[in-house]
Amino acid sequence: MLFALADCNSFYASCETAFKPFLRGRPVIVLSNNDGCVVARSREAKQLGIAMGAPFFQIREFCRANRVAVFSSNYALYGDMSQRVMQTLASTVPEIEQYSIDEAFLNLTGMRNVTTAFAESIVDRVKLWTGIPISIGIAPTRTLAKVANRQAKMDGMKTCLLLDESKRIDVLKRFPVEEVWGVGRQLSVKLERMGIQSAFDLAQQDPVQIRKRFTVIQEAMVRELNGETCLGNQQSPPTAKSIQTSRSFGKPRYEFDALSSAISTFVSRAAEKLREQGQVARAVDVYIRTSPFRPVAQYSASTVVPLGRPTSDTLLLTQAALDGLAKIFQPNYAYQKAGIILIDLSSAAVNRAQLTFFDDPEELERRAGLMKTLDRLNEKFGRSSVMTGTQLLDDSWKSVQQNSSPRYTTEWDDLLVAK
DNA sequence: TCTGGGGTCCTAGGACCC
DNA sequence: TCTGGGGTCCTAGGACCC
Repeated sequence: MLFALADCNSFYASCETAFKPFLRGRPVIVLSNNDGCVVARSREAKQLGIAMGAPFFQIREFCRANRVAVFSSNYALYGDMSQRVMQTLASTVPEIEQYSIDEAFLNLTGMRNVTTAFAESIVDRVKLWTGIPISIGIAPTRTLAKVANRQAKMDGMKTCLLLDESKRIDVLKRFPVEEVWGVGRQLSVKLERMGIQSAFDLAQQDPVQIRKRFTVIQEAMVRELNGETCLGNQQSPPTAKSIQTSRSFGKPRYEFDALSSAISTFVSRAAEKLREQGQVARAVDVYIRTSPFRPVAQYSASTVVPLGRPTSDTLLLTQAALDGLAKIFQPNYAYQKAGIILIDLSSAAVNRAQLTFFDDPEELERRAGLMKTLDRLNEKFGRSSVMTGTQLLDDSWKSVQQNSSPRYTTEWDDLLVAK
């Protein structure tokens, strides 16, 4: 087997600079929702020492002093740019597996002439067609392709190929174990306690022993580092197993109405996605919590509300979620975040075919028609043109973004103007 | 007084990823 | 004043059954 991992460099920050050439060479960062913390940094911002996940309020002054360009996140732009990058990658090889918004594995198995020049030609094409810089790592397993990709970035190179044994060993010996795909904070502490410091140390372990001590995931990791393919296709499944919508609030909220409004809004959005996928949910998980960062009385709770029959009906899902909220809500807490997860998803078509004695087919048909109309109106006139009444109860939970860039590629009004 | 063994299913929580 | 959001997978442990 042979895989390439193509990974965009500082993706969100690169999307911003693609449309603002004057920012090239300057530090650029992108903030999370609510302008809460740093989620993307250009190379220059990393060199300044700005950490991933740093709370923005702690570095605001530092950014001003160092002329860091700061952006709120603009997912309409990033999602669209991602599609362009993926389409370009797909034009270079027969099979790609999109793994995340900014990464894809290219299956090179059986291809001849896999050389540095070939890899660089892909990097150059993506840069030319989309303006986004990427790096490519190539190796016999996906885990090693990840290593190669990271190595390319650390060396400041466009590409890194791990095709022969001596190169593999050489790179793994210099590669810190905590950088390996699948090794997080907890695991790296345990591994280091066992004297495992480099990726090479990990690769030297007996997979069976590793499985006993940890799990099958870590066993696969060891095998993959040795060139044995264990991980299957990493294509994000076309239909999700759960759909989640959650937000931190702009400011803490105490009122039941504000939480109701937030929960209703989240259900509406998630139900839209559910219908897009042609799925129905059998239950909805509702949760609320206070901020763990604040010195206030802490409370967090969640509950799973089963639906009578699986559905994608916004109104039924909203009612279920609000019932759940009523069950877990406690007064006098400073709630900071809420969310819902649609779970136990299955195909709507299959469910339609399985009516029970108590279902009224005409009523189900009528409600499905209502949802179709709702989706069409919102598509035509903009998201949330039509919404449920509870969404409007009290929208004081909504967050604020102060550094948004225009949606250059998805809104006519925001199109870039050349002079 | 003595109190098995094996299987399945479900859920909560942890860990990890980007 | 101010600390993101959306996923997946795995395990342990309890409930339940025979």
